[in-house]
Amino acid sequence: MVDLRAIDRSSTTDRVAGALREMLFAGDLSPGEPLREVSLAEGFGVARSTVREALQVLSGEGLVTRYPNRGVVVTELSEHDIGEIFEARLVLESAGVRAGATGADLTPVAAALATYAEAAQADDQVVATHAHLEFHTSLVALLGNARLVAGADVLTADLRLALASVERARRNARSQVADHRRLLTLMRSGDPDSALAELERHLRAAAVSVTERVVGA
Amino acid sequence: MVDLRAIDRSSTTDRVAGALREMLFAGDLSPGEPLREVSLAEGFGVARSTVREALQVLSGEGLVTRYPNRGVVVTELSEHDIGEIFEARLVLESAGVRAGATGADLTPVAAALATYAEAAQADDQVVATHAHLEFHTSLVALLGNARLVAGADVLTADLRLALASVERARRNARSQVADHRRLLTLMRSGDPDSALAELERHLRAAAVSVTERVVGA
DNA sequence: AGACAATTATTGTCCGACAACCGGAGTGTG
DNA sequence: CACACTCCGGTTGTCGGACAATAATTGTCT
Repeated sequence: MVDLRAIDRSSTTDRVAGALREMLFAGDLSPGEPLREVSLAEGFGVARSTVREALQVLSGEGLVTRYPNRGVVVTELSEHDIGEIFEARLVLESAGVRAGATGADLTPVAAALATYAEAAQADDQVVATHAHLEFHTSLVALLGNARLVAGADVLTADLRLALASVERARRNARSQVADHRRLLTLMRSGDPDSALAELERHLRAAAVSVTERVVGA
Repeated sequence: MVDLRAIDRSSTTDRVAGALREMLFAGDLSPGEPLREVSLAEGFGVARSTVREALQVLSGEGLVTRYPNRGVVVTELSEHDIGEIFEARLVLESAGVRAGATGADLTPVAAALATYAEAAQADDQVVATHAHLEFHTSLVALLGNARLVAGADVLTADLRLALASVERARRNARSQVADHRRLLTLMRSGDPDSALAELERHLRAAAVSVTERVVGA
């Protein structure tokens, strides 16, 4: 018996948006690069209107920016933007950590960390990056609020966009994992203030690290 | 000299989306009501593709929900959704209040409150509601983070949607204003914990009030 | 009544068209 | 040479129409 849910029920627009999203995350398209409707339509073999709809959803996600009458370009993030993203993440994740340090079930966080550690050990960059982001998202998820998680996902996506344009390898994956493990331990020990301080320290360090790499690119 | 920025540079799509948004906030369209592309196109005198684009932006804002192959309906908020919205606002506004109680410039907050009080005194519901929402947004704005403000705006819009379907009049506008004034005073006094407690109390009360009215509608 | 077929309404996607608009290349003028 | 103006090609914004795919509804048969 075939799993009927497995058949592709997505719309063409969704698939085009998905393909573009992958290209953006993979760094195939550099920030500032214009996305021409006709060439994309020809490239994907779809109608221009379909491409327009796909671009609209991506612009809703902030991955591309629409300039009226001039088209759509891959969103360029300034140093200021990156600072904002990390500050916003700090707000959301702090709330999550507070929940985590005061009773919420930490299983998903631990699971993400385990995957992260494993991938870092095996030097699998793709999986490691994914698990790393998943770890942070799972912090927000501790609040059990789908809207906040959605907001965090948008921030994460924007960040991935910035990272895609620079070198991806993290030299210090080990120490990174240790950082996250420390945070989880503090949450488990039920010490909110220490856990929050650790989160803030970690995010600030990450912010400067990302900023350096972006401006240096 | 004419203000050149005053000339209308908006696209047809923007205007259609704006018109629909107004209708949604005004309660002209009830939650669950389907929005047919052809009738809207005829009604506005625009092409169907233009209506589709407008609906896409609204669905990005969460005001309408798209069901594949079945169209778009005005988003219906469950009791659970309303709880989530208020919880999410609590997270964002708490961060703002914390900033406000520790140094940020409270002028915009005070300005919104003044407008609110004035409108409540004059029994101007429309202005009062707007100023009230502005007050809460200005709390988030204390963080100086455009992304968080944008997130708060989306939450506010969703809430307006829920409120549009029920009676809008607030019988106790005076005590509402007093509530907000108290919060501002606490922030000014530089007492974060008390201010945060007051915010939480206020939002929780508002949540049950809104929930009651929505489920009772 | 319930399973099944036929009908209809609506969306999803495509195509082609054209005006409006933008940026740049060329042109003229002081 | 600097500046303003005009023209032009490429692109977007919007339109109208078309048709297949899908879902909802109605009608039919057992």
